[in-house]
Amino acid sequence: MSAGHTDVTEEQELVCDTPPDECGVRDLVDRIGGKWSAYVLVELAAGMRRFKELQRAIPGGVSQRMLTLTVRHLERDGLLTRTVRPTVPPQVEYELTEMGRDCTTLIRALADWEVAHRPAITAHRAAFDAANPGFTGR
Amino acid sequence: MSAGHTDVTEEQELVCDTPPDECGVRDLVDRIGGKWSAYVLVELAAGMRRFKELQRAIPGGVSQRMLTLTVRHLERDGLLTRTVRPTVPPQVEYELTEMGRDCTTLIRALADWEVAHRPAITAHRAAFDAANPGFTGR
DNA sequence: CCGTATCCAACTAGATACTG
DNA sequence: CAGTATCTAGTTGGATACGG
Repeated sequence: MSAGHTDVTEEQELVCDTPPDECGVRDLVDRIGGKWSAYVLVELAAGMRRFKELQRAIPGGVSQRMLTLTVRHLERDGLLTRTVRPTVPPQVEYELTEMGRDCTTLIRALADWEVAHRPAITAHRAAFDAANPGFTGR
Repeated sequence: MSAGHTDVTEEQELVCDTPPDECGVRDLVDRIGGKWSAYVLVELAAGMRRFKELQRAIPGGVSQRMLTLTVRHLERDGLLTRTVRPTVPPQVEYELTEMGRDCTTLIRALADWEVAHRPAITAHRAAFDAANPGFTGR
């Protein structure tokens, strides 16, 4: 670089180019950044699911409590609907809303990106770890 | 599972429609799901930044520690480069890699989605809160 | 200026037990 | 089956102080 860009003066103004005070990033991460939210959305993208089905579909195994909190949170934000059917035993079905499907498409794009670039990322990590043997906070 | 819903047979197969064991969602969230990663990437999308510039650009104010951890993590994954210039006082510049720019585009799409739908989300929340006065875990 | 180290507060997540 | 409640462990994040 050096020679090329020379006097930096303003560069690109030091703001992220989505203008307003908030880029939406913070809220976005707060909303679907939970450990399970993305999984629930992606699973629900395949169709309506009952509570237990959701729980069993998520890799790693989510506890009842966390799944409850997650779906409630998503329901509150209008990303999915919760339908209680007065059968016995009780049955509760979760389904994405229009907005939820919309959002899930984007999440899926990110997930697909991750899968595609995983080899490259793994390689970078190995190189970094080799170059920084004593790096704490990995 | 007595009378009502009987044998469900297969429904939609109970798997998320990205076939493999992992949808990439978990790793993705682990990677850029941190409180600051997305912000750093978006800010860096506007161009090279020095440490202090990054810190001041991020709304809410990130501590030195967290910013250090975040950029190190992103550097390790190959999403940005860290260049130390032996000047005095020291100067360290961060810049997105090709892969980082790629990823940031998708994050930006999600952030833009959030901004566009924020009114709807807010409305849903208000309705939900009104309907569930005693909801703990908001 | 750019970090690292230490300590501490807050939040997140799991296990378990109990209710409708 | 589908939660709720409680308690606890682990992790994340912030403040501060200090070193290169």
